[in-house]
Amino acid sequence: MQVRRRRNPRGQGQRLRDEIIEAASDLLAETGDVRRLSLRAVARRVGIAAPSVYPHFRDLEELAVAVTDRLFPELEAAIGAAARGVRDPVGALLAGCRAYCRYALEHPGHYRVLFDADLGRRTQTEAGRRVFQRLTDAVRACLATEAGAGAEGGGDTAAFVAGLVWSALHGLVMLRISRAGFPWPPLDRMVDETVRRLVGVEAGTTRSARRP
Amino acid sequence: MQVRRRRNPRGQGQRLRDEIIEAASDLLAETGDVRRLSLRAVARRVGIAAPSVYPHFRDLEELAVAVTDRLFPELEAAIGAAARGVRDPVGALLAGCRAYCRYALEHPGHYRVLFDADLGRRTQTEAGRRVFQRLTDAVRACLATEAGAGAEGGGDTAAFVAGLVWSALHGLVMLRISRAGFPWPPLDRMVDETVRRLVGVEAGTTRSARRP
DNA sequence: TGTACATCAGTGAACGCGCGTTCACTGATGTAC
DNA sequence: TGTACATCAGTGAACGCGCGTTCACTGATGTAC
Repeated sequence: MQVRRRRNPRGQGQRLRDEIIEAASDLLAETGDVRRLSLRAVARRVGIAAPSVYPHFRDLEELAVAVTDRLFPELEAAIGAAARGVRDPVGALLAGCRAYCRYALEHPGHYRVLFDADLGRRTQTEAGRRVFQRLTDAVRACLATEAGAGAEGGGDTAAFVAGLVWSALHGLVMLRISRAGFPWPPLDRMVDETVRRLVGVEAGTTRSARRP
Repeated sequence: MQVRRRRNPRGQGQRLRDEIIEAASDLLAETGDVRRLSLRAVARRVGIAAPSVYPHFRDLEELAVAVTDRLFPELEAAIGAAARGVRDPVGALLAGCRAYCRYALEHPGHYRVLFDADLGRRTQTEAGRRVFQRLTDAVRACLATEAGAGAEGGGDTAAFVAGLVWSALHGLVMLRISRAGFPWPPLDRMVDETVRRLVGVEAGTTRSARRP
């Protein structure tokens, strides 16, 4: 029994659309599961009648896509912001990886939605590719400067190593999300060690030199 | 409209119990999601009326636990069988890790169920701990023999590295499950490289020496 | 300036569906006498 | 050997619930004249 909502003025139907996306996003953050998103629950949270969703979204899937279309850019932005000021390649890579994991653990529901098996082949593949490309570039920069250690060089080595890194980070956060009770070591320590070992750069050379 | 099933003889109610677990297991293998398991769907698959489940399981959760209680030992067995004949520590570790990942990708639904966030704090924690302990031991054996490379030694280093390895393997398989369309390199190659780099053992020293 | 009307955001009742759970029951199997 | 009866595996109808979707509607806002 909601108080009847104040109608939006003409031509402002967009506002309700945004409110619906926001509500669906909140619900997905709580459940982390697109398949448990319900149109009626969304409507309830917005404070509207269930059929009022239809003028804005043809069905639940379209709504879910609208939500997830906002999520990947969010993740991208979080990574970008963390790595932006860092000049040394290893520091930049580590900063980006830490930011990736921090985002995932601060928004576990959204992160799980992003990597939902059923949504895998949707628009996100595009944004996902972009994130992967950036990671590959960051890895390549490390392999180029620190030519020693385990870096063999070569054309697609960076892409291969980036695949290892992404997989490992994904597991790091997913396992922490599903096994929250386990006595995990500090996140950043696990991230740093994982990335350093996988990429083959020594510890101590980093020091995260930020611009003035 | 099933043909009415032939009743089990007296004292053989256990048989139906097993059939129910089997059906639930199949359904979970398909969806990979405990929350989408439905009592009526299970009953339908077994070919019984929905209420016939109650004498055997108090509710869906008890049934789900009965299923997952069988899964972790399966995974354990797969790992054990793969590593059993291998004498050299690195070969044993790699064989176990490969088996772990192979099991996950051959039973993606079951694997996802095992690591379901909501079931995390149930009986599986026990079996999970056992698997983790074995992994830690395998890692320790590698660090002990191959004292060179990146192995710093120390008391809980093995547990820490084992945590890195498990996380990385988990991500490796989860990402492959949810991004099946991505052009992944061969699984074993990614597993080997990930484990070798995380543990700090060189490639080429392995050769997987099996017993005669 | 006033009024009739079109537009458009949103409603409320109703539908059929699958679900978990309850209840009284059925009917084959085994056992006591 | 025969019969009455207890046991027990499983049934079928019914319930209330939340769901997605449909339909005809309401009523405020803006516009044409």
